[in-house]
Amino acid sequence: MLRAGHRRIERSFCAATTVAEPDPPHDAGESELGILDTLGSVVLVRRDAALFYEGDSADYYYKVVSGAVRSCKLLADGRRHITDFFLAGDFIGVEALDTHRCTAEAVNDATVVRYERRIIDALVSRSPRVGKFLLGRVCAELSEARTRMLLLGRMSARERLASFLLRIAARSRRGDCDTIPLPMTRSDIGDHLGLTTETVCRTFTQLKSDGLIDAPSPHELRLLKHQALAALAQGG
Amino acid sequence: MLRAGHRRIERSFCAATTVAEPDPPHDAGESELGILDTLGSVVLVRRDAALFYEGDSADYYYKVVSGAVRSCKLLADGRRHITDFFLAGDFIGVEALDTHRCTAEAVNDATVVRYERRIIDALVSRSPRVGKFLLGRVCAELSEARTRMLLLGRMSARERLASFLLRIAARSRRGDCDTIPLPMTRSDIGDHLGLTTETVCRTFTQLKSDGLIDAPSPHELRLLKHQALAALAQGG
DNA sequence: CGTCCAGTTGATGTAAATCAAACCCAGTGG
DNA sequence: CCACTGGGTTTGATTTACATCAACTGGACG
Repeated sequence: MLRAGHRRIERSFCAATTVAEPDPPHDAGESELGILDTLGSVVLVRRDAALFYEGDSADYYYKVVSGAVRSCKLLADGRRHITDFFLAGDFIGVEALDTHRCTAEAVNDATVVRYERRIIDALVSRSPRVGKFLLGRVCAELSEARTRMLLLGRMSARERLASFLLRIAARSRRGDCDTIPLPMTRSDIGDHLGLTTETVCRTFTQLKSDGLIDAPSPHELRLLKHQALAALAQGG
Repeated sequence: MLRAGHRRIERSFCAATTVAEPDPPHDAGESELGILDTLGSVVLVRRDAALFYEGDSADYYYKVVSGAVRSCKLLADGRRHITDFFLAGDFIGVEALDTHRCTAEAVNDATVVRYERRIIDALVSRSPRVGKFLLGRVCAELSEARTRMLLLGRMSARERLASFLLRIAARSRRGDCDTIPLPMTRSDIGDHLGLTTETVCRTFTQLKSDGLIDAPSPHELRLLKHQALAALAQGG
């Protein structure tokens, strides 16, 4: 058969996670829920190490502090789809019922805060505020997921990449600098957008030569024509 | 450009919905929440009429009683993606925040129960049970959505159709008969699976001639080799 | 009986996949 | 300090699954 992603991908050793100090930093104000910040423990995850695997019982929620995490699903023959990337500030695993339905791996060396699920769930039972917050997160993710389904089902490679780059840029607002870090590999991007590494590459160079973006290095991005990119991402 | 779904799709008249008796039938036991059954009003929706449009403020939740409903998103140039089909018993719009992010239309003449959102939301604030039920629904939908993202991003037409048919069959368990009704058109299926009408058609005949399914009419389906279909759907 | 529309089948075109080969670092070790 | 290595990236040639274009079928309906 002729189809994407026939690389074979195996479980890497899970041992690369190590628990550090139990008292996390307070990034007050940003989170709806100051309480949460007192409940987690900081975990370091090395590049390509897993936070959890598909099928694992969902005992923890996570929040990214630094670095990037990808959540992905695999087919038996090795085809992979990355459902989403998580950057600093993003929550992971909130949507889990009893078991995780995706594997979560670090894109690069990352630090995350880990929350015991039973504690959070207990909190939810008492505080409708926390419950609403979680529900809101999940609803937002579902909405994103549907937008991405439209993308995967109906958009061209150009449109997909434009959409992706805009989303990443919007989410990794460093504010100061307009050069955006792009921690994931071309193959990660491909597996996220339903394309091959090669097609992602070609589309990058195409967007570059059309003057829509600039990429000083493979992991740095600069958006030059925001308007044109947005039009592409809308399917224009 | 050469891409899918360049049919032009316009807003049909919304007027085809009519409110009927305010007292809905009790299908007791099936729902976690007997209370809900006393709160909705039954609405009849004609084929292709909309329950709501993308962008409408989300004032109601819905549950399908009979018939089928599709929820879809449109691109400016008419490309369409059907995010999901809803059959008898399914809830619609539970994931909405303030506005609906998809349009919901009847696939065929359908009856749905309509719940006032503010009433349900008030209920959620008081009863954690109801809240958990809603959260569970949304999480399950998100999980489904991700599975479908894998499908759209990485699977062949054969695999997509096999997966779709199995899912529909599992959900429309009439129990008695093994011929499953398929209310949607080939074009609906195409827009759901990221394929064209023609490809859906060809894939149907292909699965038929391979003896995996039988289709006495375009809107009736019989699964012959469940195993083989499941293998396909798993990407085997 | 014509019109219409969903479905089907065939011929042809093309975007993106596959196959293949450089290239470009960042490490590593002699 | 430089050769060697290996993973990610890039570019080119070729193939292919599916889209597009086009024509025909058959049932529903006035």
